[in-house]
Amino acid sequence: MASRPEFCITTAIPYANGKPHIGHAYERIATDAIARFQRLDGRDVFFITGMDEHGLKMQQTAGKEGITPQLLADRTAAQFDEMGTLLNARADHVIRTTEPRHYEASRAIWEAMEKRGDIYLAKYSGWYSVREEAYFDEGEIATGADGARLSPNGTPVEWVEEESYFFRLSAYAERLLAHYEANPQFVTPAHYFNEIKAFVHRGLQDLSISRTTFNWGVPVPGNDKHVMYVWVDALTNYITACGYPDTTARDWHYWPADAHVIGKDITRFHSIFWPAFLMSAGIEIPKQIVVHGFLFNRGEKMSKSVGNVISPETLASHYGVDQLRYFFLREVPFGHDGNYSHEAIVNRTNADLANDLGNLAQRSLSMINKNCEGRAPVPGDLTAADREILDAAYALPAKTREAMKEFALHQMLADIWKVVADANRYFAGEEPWAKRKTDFARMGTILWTTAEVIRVVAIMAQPVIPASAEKLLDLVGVAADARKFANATSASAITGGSVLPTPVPVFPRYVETEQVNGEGPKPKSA
RNA sequence: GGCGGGGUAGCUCAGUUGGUUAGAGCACGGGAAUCAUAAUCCUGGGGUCGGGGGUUCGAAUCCCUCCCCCGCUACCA
Repeated sequence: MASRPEFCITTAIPYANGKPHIGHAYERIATDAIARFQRLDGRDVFFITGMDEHGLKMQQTAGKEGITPQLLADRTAAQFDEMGTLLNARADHVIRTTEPRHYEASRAIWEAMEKRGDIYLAKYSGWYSVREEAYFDEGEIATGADGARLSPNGTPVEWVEEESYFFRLSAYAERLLAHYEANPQFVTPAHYFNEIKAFVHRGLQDLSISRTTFNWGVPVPGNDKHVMYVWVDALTNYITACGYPDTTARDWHYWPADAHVIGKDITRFHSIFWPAFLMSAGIEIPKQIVVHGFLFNRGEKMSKSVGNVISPETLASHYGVDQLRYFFLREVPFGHDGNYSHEAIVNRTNADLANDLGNLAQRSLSMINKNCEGRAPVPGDLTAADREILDAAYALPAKTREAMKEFALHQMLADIWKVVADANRYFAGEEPWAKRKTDFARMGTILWTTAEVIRVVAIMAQPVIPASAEKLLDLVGVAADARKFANATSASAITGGSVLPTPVPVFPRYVETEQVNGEGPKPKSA
């Protein structure tokens, strides 16, 4: 059915009880960049995101605001939708867990697990802290001075027994380990995979997968007193999006997903619970769990009490969408935690985008515009220097594919910008402005070579800075249908004599506005 | 406590079959050029490679020990 290789990628689905923050923006941008990369590389890409809208917290947050959980979910979903548009990172498909089709999918996977014999009804019991809304193990409980039982955080706990459905997770430890063994890249980076393996090696207990203390969730089939544990419901979104349980659905062929992009805090849910559920239900397991780190504001977690909360919209509007995308993906080694600050963003985007790439384009295209009647020069014989820089550019598709195998977006950008830096050295070394007077034809060859390098670089940079790359490609006269990675070769090179538009700067420099204390306007605390 | 990761230039980091004067980018100093978004190019300074001990002709790289930081150690998501 599919004529092209497929690539299905997802973000985690944000919990809908709060508006988007930097972490959500980062994950969406990174996933979008990967999706765009694969699409430009010729794959049939299905990019899924969604919203996790059930659970106690939703019910509580809505209650505090005096609205229904559904209304809260609708409001938050709209905010995330706007974020996707703003960041130029819209997904192909958005799945919300309150949709009827998702109820159907959740019931179906539950029934499949039940049919397998992996779900049973029992009592969940333990020491429960009402204040912390959490259970604690016997070993964690301390006895206070008055003999009262206390949680590790000092809050009173009481013995609670609750009827609950359990998933026979304990039966899956060995199958999971076998799967890890057979798929050494299942969780990446390896650091997180090791922790998961260690966790499973210690043995798995059965998992409580229903709740009776609230009702904002998917009812358990055949027992309305229970709603499904929010993770059963949430993880299932990925297959709902592909049409489950209808395996003849239009998009079912995209499953299993090639990559679930997630934050490091939810690695366990995606690497242990989710594969176990799928094994039980007889559904294929996603190929890779791709874990990213957290972003910190000057090393500190963003929080209201610290007063360093900044919205993605603020950053995007202040520095530019592509600038923000570039900064996040270039500055933070993917899979690691990272930091952002006003200085770091300005430094990075000015240096790489405005100075290196933007200025290279402007200086070369301006010369073409002024000296070649606005037409791409016809190159003469290429010198060794010309060939060297061109070959470096033409090597980028293969090189960046290697980086993308490891989801090393930062490495991909480093590879591309190495060519940009070399192109600046090439340009300065060849001095086309001097050749203009001594060897006009040679000047044309230098300018053509530089424009050709810019063409290839712009094609390769599209996943990260889509809007800006599009402008650059317009400036070097590339047709809309010639912007795939397959076009990043000499076969699609700029045709000498073709008309080019008047160049305009693509990346504005960020200039600090002078103030008494030397600090310009900037997003609060950035 | 257990398991794992890490401490290398002002900043972010690269650097393991041990080997010539320890590297990159950014930041900083000097110079060149003037096509260009005061952008670019060249060049320089700067590091007891966490502390100590050991193996070796030779260690950031191997061994021992000590100090410090971080992650995981299940049902809030």
